[in-house]
Amino acid sequence: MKIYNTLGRKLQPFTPRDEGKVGMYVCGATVQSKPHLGHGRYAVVFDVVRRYFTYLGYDVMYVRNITDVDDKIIDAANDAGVSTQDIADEAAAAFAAAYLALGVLPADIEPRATEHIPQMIDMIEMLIQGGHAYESGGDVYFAVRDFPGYGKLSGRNIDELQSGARVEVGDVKRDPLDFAVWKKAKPGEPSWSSPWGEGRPGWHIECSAMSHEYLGTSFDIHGGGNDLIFPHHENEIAQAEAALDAAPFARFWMHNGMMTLTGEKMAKSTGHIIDLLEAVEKYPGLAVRLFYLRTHYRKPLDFSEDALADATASLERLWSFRRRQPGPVEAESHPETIAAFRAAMEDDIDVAGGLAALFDAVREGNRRLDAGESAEEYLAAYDEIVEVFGLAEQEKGLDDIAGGLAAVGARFGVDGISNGALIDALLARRAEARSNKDWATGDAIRDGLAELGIFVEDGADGSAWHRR
RNA sequence: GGCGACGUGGCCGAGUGGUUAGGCAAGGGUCUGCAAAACCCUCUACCCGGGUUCGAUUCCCGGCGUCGCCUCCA
Repeated sequence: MKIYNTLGRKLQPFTPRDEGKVGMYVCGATVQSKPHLGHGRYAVVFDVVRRYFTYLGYDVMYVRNITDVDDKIIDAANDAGVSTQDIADEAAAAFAAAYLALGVLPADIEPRATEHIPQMIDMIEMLIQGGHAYESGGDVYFAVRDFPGYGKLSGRNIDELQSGARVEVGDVKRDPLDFAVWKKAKPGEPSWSSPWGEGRPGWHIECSAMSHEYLGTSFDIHGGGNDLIFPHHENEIAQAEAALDAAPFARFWMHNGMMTLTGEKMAKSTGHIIDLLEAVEKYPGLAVRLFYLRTHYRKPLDFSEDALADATASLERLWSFRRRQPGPVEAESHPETIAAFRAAMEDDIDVAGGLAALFDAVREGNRRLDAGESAEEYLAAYDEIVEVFGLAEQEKGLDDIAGGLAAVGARFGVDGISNGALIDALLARRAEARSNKDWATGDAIRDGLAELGIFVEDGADGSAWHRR
């Protein structure tokens, strides 16, 4: 399996640190506000990476953090007159709902920054002891120039950065490039006790400390959006490698491309965004997932309503194939399909190529079913691939439309039963009408169900329904 | 200014030195009471200019264009 490693900027064969195991750390959200469409992308992209490693038989430890203390969370809390914890909890709940809708599996561990302050303080103390950081008026700064490898991830050199660095007011820093690993508390801010007084951690230290806590030194894969390469990931590396005196901090760095909107990057700071929860309300969550997955993870992805509608239709094509023969299949997966799927995935997670293999199998499977032949091995391949992509159709349940169903049932003289049994009875009623060429009644039943999102399709051996 | 990515058919979007990606949409057909789904057929592209090559969309050079990072950001 080849993965494009940002560290070194080239495709590299993936090998795990420990035989049979993969440790992954992905930078999750700063929970300051609701998620937008861009946040869904990293979640889905790395969910598929994780699923694929699991599929290959690795024992995967997947860690995705939550940043629940930072300047903007504090600002939001002050504006709303609530605690930072309230802001963080509310936003974290919105992210969790979005992940669920997108079919993103829960992380093995979802550490919060505020619950790992001691680990961060430990790391900062190691930095100070090693001469890599210094205290200055209650703040602690990392001394960038004293760390030789600085810039190796982002491809920058210190002198170029120097010329572009913002001029700092005052002289708390020894060097303009130095960045805070600990910030002295200001009045009204959440703070923790430390050897340097009350304060809070800098942004980057949490990921260095938490990834080390759960995955150890030189873990396998560190992921995140490519906008985090500099300075966040560069600083994570510097801190962790300096503190622990061990390199590399992470062995493979994977970065997903940004979502754009009318060609411009989607970012909450500019308000140039599409609300993620609104998107998964308007379209099936897994259609949004497929929309992300069609484009290679490192490329930019432009949002459009058309693209989402396109993905929705495309997903329907997949699902309608699987509905033709529901239930488990016994056969081995079609070998060529799996080979094509794997070849694509081994090439830096080429999901688009894997999808092509899937759609080829769907076409052939459909063709065989039309011809009255067995499509078992194609159905098996479908299940195998769809599991990795996380696109399997979920049972929706009928409880939320039970009232509507009962009303339709009453209209056609069916009562005393509900939900699935009611639909079956209605379809029996409809079959009876159709056998008498009473098309009006038949169509009325179909239309009544359609209004509730229950779509009826007539086949050679009876009618089937599904909820959309 | 520095670093980096990208420019493919109506749209989205893979990939490759010579042989059909795939999806959506569109048109024609089969099936069908209608509808839906499915299958078959059609639509054959690779920003521009040089170069290398028997042959380049695919490699090299130059140009044009778009975007990202360089400040918080997935």
